[in-house]
Amino acid sequence: MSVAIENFVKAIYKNDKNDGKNTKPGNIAKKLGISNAAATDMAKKLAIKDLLHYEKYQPLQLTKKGEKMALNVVRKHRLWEAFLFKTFDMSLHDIHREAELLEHETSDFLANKISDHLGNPKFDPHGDPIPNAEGEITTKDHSISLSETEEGKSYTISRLMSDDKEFFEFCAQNGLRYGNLIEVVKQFSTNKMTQLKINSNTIILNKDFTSIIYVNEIN
Amino acid sequence: MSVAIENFVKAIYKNDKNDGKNTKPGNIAKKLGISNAAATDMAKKLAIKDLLHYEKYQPLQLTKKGEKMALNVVRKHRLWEAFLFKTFDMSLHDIHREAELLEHETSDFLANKISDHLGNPKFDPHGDPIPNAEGEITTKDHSISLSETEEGKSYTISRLMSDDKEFFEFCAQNGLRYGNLIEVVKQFSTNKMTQLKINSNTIILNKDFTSIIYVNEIN
DNA sequence: AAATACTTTTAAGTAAGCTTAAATATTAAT
DNA sequence: ATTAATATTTAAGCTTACTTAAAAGTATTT
Repeated sequence: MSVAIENFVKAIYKNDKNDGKNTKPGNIAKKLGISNAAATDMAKKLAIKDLLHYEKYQPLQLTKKGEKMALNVVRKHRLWEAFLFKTFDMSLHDIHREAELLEHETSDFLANKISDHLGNPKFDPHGDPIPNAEGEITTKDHSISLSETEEGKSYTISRLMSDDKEFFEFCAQNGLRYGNLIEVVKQFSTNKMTQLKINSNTIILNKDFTSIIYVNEIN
Repeated sequence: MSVAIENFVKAIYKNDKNDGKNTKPGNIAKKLGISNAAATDMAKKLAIKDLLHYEKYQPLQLTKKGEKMALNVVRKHRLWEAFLFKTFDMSLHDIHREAELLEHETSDFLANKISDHLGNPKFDPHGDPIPNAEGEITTKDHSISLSETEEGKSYTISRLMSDDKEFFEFCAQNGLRYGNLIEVVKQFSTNKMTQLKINSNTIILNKDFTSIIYVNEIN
């Protein structure tokens, strides 16, 4: 299957995990940087290949086969991220950019080699789960966004949900890294801001950031 | 530039290093598995992009720009081979197959990271020289083929010039590996065969193999 | 040197993956 | 419930990278 097709099913898969039933051609088109017409066109073609269900004006839905393909691409993406992060100490933004290209040219054989070499990790450096070779995500995520945390409690960072370079740079500079410990000092309910302590430094984040940083409470 | 273009200039570059002036469209077409017509077509297009000189019925010749592109792709290919060989202990055949895909989706940034990580090696596991970041090959190769070696002398293996899986499997099984030591016992002039000793084992190779295995004499 | 074989080139056509513009349907707003 | 705004679809067209078939040129053989 082509790069265009892999990216298309991947975009649908990712959209489904977030916006739920808003998976219409226009949405996917925007994410892929193509025209709405091109997305509709592609959707029809992929329906013929049994990768998704297509009905005029209805949300796009991946078939089992389509979801499997998406998960296979996601697996390769996240394995590359984990590998590049560990091996070359590259930034979160850089690993994403490189993985975006490499994911389409990686055989299952090589993907398994990478996974083995890393000890079959369950999460990538963003905290995103890595599907196994069968295209399954077996880990359960109970993490909550920073905006939902409670004052006085401590958490570990479990996920940095973004593609944005500036966000990643900010995270790197402030110790906001997968696995790191933080303490929530104060929730500013009117301004939707969160004050937290990390490595004895205090930072205040607004909703833009607290809604894409996920954490697990420490018991 | 597209994968098709990168492979085209790479094929010309490689052909020039071997068959000299036999770099006609038909030749390149055969190596790439496309029709002669497609190769002629592509040659014309690449001439417009100043990647090669094209004159009807004449051999194809890369421009400086075209050669630079070819060397950049070759660099990435050989860096990947060296990296995969070392990191995952993959076979010579496997690393070639994977590198063939990855070479086109590797940024200069990542290529440099890989090179640094390996200590900027000058040769890949086949013994092929790795161009530097500027697209230059500074190493000089004085090696000779096994068929040209002399009885009683010892050599180290410097190059395994092939893309063939079975050849590589044979090499792996018999210790014919880049850098390894061998002793030439006898040259069978009528049968064009070579008898050699490696790790105290004796093997006899015919011309098919001795002409693609290159060695350096030990002084 | 002519005839034959082989290559290269031209021409016409195809599939993938896009584009823009217009038509049609859906959704949101009054 | 209309109207207005927005999204989707259709239609026509483009580029890239191929294909096959025929025409034109080059190389080889006798």
